[in-house]
Amino acid sequence: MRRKNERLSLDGHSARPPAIAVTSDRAERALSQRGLQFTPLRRQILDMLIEAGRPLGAYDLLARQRERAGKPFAPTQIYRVLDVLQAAGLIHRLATQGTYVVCDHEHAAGETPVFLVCGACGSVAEAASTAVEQEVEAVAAASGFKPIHPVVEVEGRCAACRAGP
Amino acid sequence: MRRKNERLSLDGHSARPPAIAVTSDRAERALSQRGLQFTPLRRQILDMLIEAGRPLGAYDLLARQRERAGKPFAPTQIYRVLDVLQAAGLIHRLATQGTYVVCDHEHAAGETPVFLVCGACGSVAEAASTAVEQEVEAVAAASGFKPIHPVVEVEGRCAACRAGP
DNA sequence: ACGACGCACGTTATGTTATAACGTATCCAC
DNA sequence: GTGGATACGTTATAACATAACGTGCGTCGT
Repeated sequence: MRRKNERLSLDGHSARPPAIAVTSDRAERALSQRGLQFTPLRRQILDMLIEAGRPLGAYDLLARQRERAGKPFAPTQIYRVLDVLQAAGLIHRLATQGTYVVCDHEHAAGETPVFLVCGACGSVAEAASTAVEQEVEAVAAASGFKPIHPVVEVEGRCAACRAGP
Repeated sequence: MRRKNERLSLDGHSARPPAIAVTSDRAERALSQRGLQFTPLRRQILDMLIEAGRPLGAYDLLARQRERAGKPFAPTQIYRVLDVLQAAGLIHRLATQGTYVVCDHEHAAGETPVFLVCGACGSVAEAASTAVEQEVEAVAAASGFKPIHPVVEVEGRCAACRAGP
């Protein structure tokens, strides 16, 4: 069990300009590959997450969508969209926070997403690591467990918050 | 960044006999070290988690405690106890499920707990890995992030569920 | 003695996150 | 034209979590 390489692609989801790595094209492709459509509603929710540039809660999205559309929406509708986007690999759910964030990686197989959550400023950076994947696999193998969906979220302090108060 | 060793201690939290590695003594010590007490209520909640042998939700514990005591309890009370037990390292919260489970390890520093959650039967096994800790540290270091509390939870299939249907 | 403090617990109310269950419309294959 | 899959709408409820304030009790310093 040696690591072969270590790809680290970091992108902040802090107050920075929304680096829209999730393009409409990518979403379109990710969905149609599964026989699903990139409908207006799905586009709107995804856009909100992209524009926010940080994780949002389902009810936050719900409120924004209500404003935006000027008509009522039910939580169910939002959750359905989130489920679809997540299944298509376009967004991730942050389990420790109950929020959702765009995925700006094309995750290769064999890479586990690692979320670095700053407890001070709330920013979230996403990385992808083959080494973490491999070590988790090793731990699981030791008990005959087959990993399907690893979740790695790290609470801590981001570089910016460690520098200044 | 080489791994030094790999300690894997696995224990199932499935339907098996409750291997009570969290003794009253350990709880007593863990709490009094922090100037806290192992009160009857705290003992009862911890016992429930030990006896269950699997993760329970706060409201599940609440219902059990109401039955057990024959009097009303408020969610607040349960959450307070859970907070204390968690701070003392006696239980863990599973973020992906919103449940709580006894910790049967004495976690050494430098070890990250890894939870193996079977999506079929719901059992949860806990392991501790220095290698995972180190790789997470490496990923964080690459962006100047200081890890404080890593969360690693893996959804998958346990050995038993992979064998039989 | 007594006041200040910290811990533990009680109570009421509310906030937040998520799902169940059922109905309607559309498209497309057969 | 019926059956299946996808998408969306609606109502209701479940599950998880915290805020805010009050009570009792022991301990410590003066």
